[in-house]
Amino acid sequence: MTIFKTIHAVVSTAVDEAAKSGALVLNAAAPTFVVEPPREAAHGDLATNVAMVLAKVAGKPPCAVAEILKPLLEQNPDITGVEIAGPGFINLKLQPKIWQQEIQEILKSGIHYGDSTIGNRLKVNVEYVSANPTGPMHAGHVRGAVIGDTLTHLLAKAGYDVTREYYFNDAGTQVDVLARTTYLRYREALGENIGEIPDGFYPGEYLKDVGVTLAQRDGKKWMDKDESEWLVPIRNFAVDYMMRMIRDDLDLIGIKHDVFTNERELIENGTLEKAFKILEDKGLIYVGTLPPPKGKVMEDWEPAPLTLFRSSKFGDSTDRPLKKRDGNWAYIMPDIAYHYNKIQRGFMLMINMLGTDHGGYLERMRPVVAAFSDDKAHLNVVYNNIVKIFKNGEPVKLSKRSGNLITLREMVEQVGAGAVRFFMLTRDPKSPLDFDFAKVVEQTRDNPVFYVQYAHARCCSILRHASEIFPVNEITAEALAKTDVSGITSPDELLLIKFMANWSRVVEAAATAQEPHRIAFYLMELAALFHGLWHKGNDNASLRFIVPDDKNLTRTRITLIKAVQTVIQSGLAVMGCPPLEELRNERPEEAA
RNA sequence: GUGCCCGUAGCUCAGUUGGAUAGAGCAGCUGCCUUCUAAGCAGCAGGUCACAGGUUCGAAUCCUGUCGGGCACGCCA
Repeated sequence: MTIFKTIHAVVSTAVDEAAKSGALVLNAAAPTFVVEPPREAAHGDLATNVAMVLAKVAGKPPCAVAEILKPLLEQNPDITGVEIAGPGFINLKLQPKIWQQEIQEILKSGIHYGDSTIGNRLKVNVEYVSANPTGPMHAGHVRGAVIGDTLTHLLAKAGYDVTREYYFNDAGTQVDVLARTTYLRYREALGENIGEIPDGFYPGEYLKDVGVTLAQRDGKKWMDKDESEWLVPIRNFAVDYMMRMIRDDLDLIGIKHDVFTNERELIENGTLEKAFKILEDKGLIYVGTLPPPKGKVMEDWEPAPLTLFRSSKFGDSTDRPLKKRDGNWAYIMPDIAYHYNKIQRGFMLMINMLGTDHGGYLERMRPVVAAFSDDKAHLNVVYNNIVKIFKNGEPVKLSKRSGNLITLREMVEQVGAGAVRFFMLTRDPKSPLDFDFAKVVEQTRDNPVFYVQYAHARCCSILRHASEIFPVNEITAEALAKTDVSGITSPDELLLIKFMANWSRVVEAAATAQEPHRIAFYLMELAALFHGLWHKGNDNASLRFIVPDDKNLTRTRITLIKAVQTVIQSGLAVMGCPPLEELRNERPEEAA
């Protein structure tokens, strides 16, 4: 139970009492109200808009409603002040004790501090990365991968039952191209001069290894065979190889999917046919002719009767063809089957991470989910904008053709996995992001990765110093959780606690909005508050956390530091960034 | 032409789902600081929240329209 929920219940009870006594006459159910920290610390500890939202149903102006509630709230021993302000806010001041107790709560919960149950164990599937198995992970994949993975941790922390999923297409022409290129590299590995990689093949160097590995396994077995003989086995070999490579790459930044689903399986085990049949049975399939797309000149447009899915019934702008003119499945059919498969597995919420260049996906797929689940399951797409790579302040042009790819491996090797992950979360997903190799490792205030990690390292440092004063068993989280912290009374310290008490609210809001970047911003703010407090001790030694001639005070303040360290760790855990205990070693040597 | 997203300080961006006087960092100006871990701290200045209407106690946030930018829009995979 968070402080906010406790006080919300108190306010709610006050409303009930006022209604029971006749002081407040409600002509309808009371609308929901909030108890939250006010924007201005000067307004008190907590603020509620209850009087304003009640004004209409009570038939009184907000301030009058507030006046009625005020004496009732004042009876609560935890509340030391009630003020009516502005358009009808009720500002509350609480006993410092309430905030001090929060420190103990943090230490007891450890990294689980901030966990929430709003997810109600709802089964949610988050599909992310889902790159097709034709090459290594590169810069273009990383942002969506990190956002998706962080979202899974966030949802889990908020009480959802999360499955991490990866879907790949292994039945289209892309994997055939992969197979043919592999075959070329295989011949190369056996000593043949293959010259330039021709058009229509993948040029990347990384496929050389696949060819070599295949040659090692199979020798000259395929050299004089016809494509019809080698295509399938080599394709399988190459797809497996690529998927292993991708998984190794993802492992570098701590991403592990629970489930891998592939297109070919959905086709071969009949899921696709079954999905179509179900839509047919629901009367959602018909043969018809679509009008030509509007606003775009289509020279070769010829109207023709096609097998259509009545998706317009579910909010789509048009019905969609499921079969091509030649009778083959249209390209969306495997995706439809895939979503049918997810619903079969019981997911009530499905979230797909996609690049912003997949614009119309949600509009096409939502009707599918609605149709299969009778509108019970929901699909959402989190779109992420592009990443622009900078080196030495210069933008790096990326092109697959020229082989100028920045790989995930390269990024991790240069700046570290934690930094890559953190930096990818420093923008709203919808905004473009500049990833500057120099900036990510810069040790300055305006590098958020450094700033937050430094706050953590500083906490560690202080605790190390404390271990010289206290026996180790006295400064464990368990021991400190029992410390008397009534000595924490300065406004700055209380402000820090109040901010930490928000952690659970941030988790809930970020999970609900499916916006993991909010975690990064929260940590940046927490770090700023903490650094600010540290610097006060710079000017005034009595404000330092370690006060050598006052053990009790030191113990009290160490407890606060332990709490800060814990909340930072809790946040970094959601982001998948390992907390650093020391930054010293990473500091570049200054030139003499 | 249609749909989605974006437009907030000179620059890069937040903005707790409709709350009180719109916030950070950088750059600029003014002072400090040489350390419980150093790579800084405090303050000042900076705004028609693209524009115009509307909704209500209250709008950067919701609705309509306009302007500007990005992306997506066939049976292509």
